[in-house]
Amino acid sequence: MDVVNIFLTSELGESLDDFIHDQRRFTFDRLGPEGPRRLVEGPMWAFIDWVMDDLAGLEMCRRLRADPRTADAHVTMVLEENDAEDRRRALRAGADDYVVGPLTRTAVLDRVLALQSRGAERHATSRFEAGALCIDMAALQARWNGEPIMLRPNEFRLLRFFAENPNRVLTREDLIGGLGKREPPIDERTVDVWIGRLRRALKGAGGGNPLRTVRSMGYVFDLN
Amino acid sequence: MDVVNIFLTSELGESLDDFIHDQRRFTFDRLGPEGPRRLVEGPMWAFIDWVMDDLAGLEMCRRLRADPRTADAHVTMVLEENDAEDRRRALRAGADDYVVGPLTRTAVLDRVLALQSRGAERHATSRFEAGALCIDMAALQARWNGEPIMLRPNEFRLLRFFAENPNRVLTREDLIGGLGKREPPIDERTVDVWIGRLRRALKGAGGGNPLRTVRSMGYVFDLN
DNA sequence: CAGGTGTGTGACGCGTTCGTGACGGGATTG
DNA sequence: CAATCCCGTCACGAACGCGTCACACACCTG
Repeated sequence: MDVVNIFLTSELGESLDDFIHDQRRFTFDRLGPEGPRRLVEGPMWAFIDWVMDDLAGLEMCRRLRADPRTADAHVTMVLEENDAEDRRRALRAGADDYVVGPLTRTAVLDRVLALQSRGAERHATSRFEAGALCIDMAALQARWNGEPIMLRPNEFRLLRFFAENPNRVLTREDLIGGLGKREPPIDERTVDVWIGRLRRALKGAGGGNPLRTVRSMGYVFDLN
Repeated sequence: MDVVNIFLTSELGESLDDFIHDQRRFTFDRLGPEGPRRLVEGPMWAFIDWVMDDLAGLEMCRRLRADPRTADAHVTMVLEENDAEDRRRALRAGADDYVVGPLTRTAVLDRVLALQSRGAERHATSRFEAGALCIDMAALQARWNGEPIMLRPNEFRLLRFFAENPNRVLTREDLIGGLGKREPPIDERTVDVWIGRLRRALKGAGGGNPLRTVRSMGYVFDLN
């Protein structure tokens, strides 16, 4: 398992020393005004306090997004209350997710593990690039050499999941799970149709065919 | 002559006490994180520092614009240098004008008096451009290739909100909130009608259709 | 080559979502 | 106070997305 970087802003960081330091799996650091720095290679998860009547939380979120070293972090805003306006502003500032706080240390860990297992369903301003392919999470649009690719929602989710797990055989079960379709149970053969439709959409936009079939196993998103 | 409210952010406000307090003509106040408040009735002029590597100035500008009590203020961004990108971002955040600082106190007064004497030219530089589309905040008018687009107030607000948040999916909830219609609760389907009316207005003016539907998600203002 | 397994894809149908004309009430204007 | 404008809601038809099926084809094995 990858080592995971978890960053916390001041209030959550107060109890930072209470966290269980399992060095094989987690590193912890405070998010301070001096800006973020990633301790080790690996996914980065940031929890940022929403501070009432002070936009420091939003500001911190924007800075994470603006810094290329941390732009890919998964940012969770910790809101004080479940206010629609606050949620909106948090997501607009580039947060991937929000949760109503305060969070205990176990809640933070639980959340990271849950997000990890889900493959971190992100829906904010992050942008993923892989060669000629560019996936804009905010606009929910993919581009090939800058040319927009018309994708239906399911095709976009599929492509995104592939892009998040490149060079790795994904079984039909993986794909069904990765797209969050457990109920009602989906026929595995349906995945074949998803693939076909995605391939057609990519070809129609002049894109190549990065999706390779691995017979009796699944599919691979070939990068490089 | 009306009494004039002048607001300054921290750096300029440092020397606030040195300003000549002519109570018949001016009131002064700092723009603080607690948000703006208008001291007396009358035109309001705000000078907001652009802070390098920190978007607090833009955020302040957006808050002024978002608050109905101060949405009509004349906002001047005080830039550190004459950078095109900064100018663009300032105007996009809702600024009416910009000037390269730092400003002395007499410069601020001179500028207010000058702007006042020009009267109608308020908001002169308040325009947002996106390709062929040009939105004039002051005249509440949008143009396509210079050709005026007849928009009703609600349509203009909608277009403006889209232009402020290009290339990202805006949910119907976002749009309702962005247009400040919280009470009474608006049926989300109403947004569809807004979109339809705005699209028709844009097409009628020869404009393209920059509004893309993202099924089951919302709408995107596609820029480029 | 025959038999078996696995994959690609056109077609179909159902449920969801969207676009829009129509209507009515409230605000605005003259 | 009448005329006009603006806008929120409704309802209906159209468009769309997607899961499934069926069949053709590809690949492997002996």
